[in-house]
Amino acid sequence: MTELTEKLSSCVMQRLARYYLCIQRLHEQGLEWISSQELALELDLTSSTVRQDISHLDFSGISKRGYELDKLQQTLRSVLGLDKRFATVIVGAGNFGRALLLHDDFREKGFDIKAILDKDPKLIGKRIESYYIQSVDKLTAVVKKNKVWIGVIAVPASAAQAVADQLTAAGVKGILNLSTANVQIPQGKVIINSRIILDFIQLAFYLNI
Amino acid sequence: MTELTEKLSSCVMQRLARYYLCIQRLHEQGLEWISSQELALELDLTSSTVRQDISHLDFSGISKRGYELDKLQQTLRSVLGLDKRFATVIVGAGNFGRALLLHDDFREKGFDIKAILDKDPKLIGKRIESYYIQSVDKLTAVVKKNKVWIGVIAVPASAAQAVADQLTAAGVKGILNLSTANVQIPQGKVIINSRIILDFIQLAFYLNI
DNA sequence: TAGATTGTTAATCGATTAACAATC
DNA sequence: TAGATTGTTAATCGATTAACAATC
Repeated sequence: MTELTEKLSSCVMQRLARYYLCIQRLHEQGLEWISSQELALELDLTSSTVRQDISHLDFSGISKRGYELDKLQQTLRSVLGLDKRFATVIVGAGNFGRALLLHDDFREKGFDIKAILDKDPKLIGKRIESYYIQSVDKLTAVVKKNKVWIGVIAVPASAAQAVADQLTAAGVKGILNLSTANVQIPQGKVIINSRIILDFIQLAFYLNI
Repeated sequence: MTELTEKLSSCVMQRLARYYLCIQRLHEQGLEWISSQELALELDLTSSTVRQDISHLDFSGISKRGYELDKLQQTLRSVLGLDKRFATVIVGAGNFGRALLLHDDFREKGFDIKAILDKDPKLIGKRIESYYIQSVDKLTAVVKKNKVWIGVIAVPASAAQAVADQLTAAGVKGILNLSTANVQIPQGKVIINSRIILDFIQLAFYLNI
C-alpha cells in the first residue's frame, strides 16, 4: 500500500474517498455494477476522470459492464486504510468536540474515540454518554495507554499549537485540526485541516453580489 | 465585486479565505504589516503564490514593507462577502446541527442563524439556548419570513436531497451540505459540500502503512 | 544609495479531458 | 457480430513557481 500512498496525488485520493462513500451508499441500495459515466454523474465529474482515478488502483472494470461495486468498495476500503481501526482522542469538549464524540459515523468508519479531554475544570468529570471528560493534563497518559494514533484538535485557535505539540510529543501519528489556527507539526507526522468556517466563507463569496 | 467572482478561481478564493483568517488573528495580536514571505510561511505556501493571489485584489502592497494588515483585511472582508450578513437556517437538530447553532464564530462572521428545524416529533419544541427546535414542515415559512439566504443540511445522507429540494424551492440562494450525500441543486444556486468524514478518511489514508 | 520586496511575465509543473484502440 | 465501455496515451488546460524589472 505504501507505493500507492506515494503515487496517488492528494486530488486523486480525495476523489477516491468520495467514490467510496458514494459506492457504499449505492451498494447498500442494492446496486451491483456501475459505469464510469454513472459514477461521474453521481459526483459531478467526467467519466474520463473516474477511469483515470480507478486505473491507479489494483482493480479492473469490465468492458460493457463497468465496475463491480462490491469489489471496488473493498479495494477502496483497503487503499484508504478504512479496514484498519484508529484509536482517536478528542481534545476540547466544546460543541464540536462533543458532536464528534456523539456521531456514530466516525466509529463505523474505524475511528475509535478513546477519550475526550478539556482544560476547563468545570467540564472535567462531566459525563457525555459513556465518556467522562478528562483533564487535558492526562493527555500524554491517555495517548500512551490507548496507543492513540489520531488526535483531534477541537479547541480555540489560540490553544491549538500547544495542543498539537502535546499530541505529537505524546506520540500520535496524525492530527485533525478543527481550529482556524495553522498548526506546525514535526516532520513525519500528518496533519489535516478541517474548518467548516472556510466552507461558510466560500458560500459567502459565491453569494456576494 | 461580480467581476471578481468570475475571475477568481476556486483555488485562489479558498486561499484568500485562509489569508483572511490568518490576517485577522495576526492583526488582533497587534501586527501591522506583513510581507508575502511571512504570510507564506504562516500558511505553508510560497511567497510567489501569495503575491500572485493578492495581485487579483484591488489592493497594493508597498515595496520593502509588505502589506498593511488593516487594509488587506478590509479588502478581503469585502471581496469574500463577509461585510454582509446572511440569514441562515439549520435543518437537522442532531449533534452537528446543534454544534453549529451554539458556535459563536459563525454569527461573528456574518451568518445569522434564524432557526433550527427537525422532523423528529420528540425534538420539536425542545429548547437550545434561545432557540426552539421547529418542525421541518415550517421550513418554507421560516425561509420566507426571515429572508433566509443559506440553508445548512445537517440531516442524514438519505434525507439530504429532499431537504435540498425544499430549501431551494423555498428560495434559499445557497446550501452548505454537511451530509455525505451528493446533492443536486438547480442552476443558479450555490452548494458547498463540507464533510468532516472525508477529512478523517484522508487522515486514515496517510496513516495507512 | 543599497537592499529588500512588490507586481508581473514567462516557464514549469500537474491535473483534467479527449480520443481511441482493446475488450467484452 | 455490433455496440458499449474500459484502460491508456496524448493534448489541453489551469495552477504554481521562478525570475526579474520596478519601486520604495
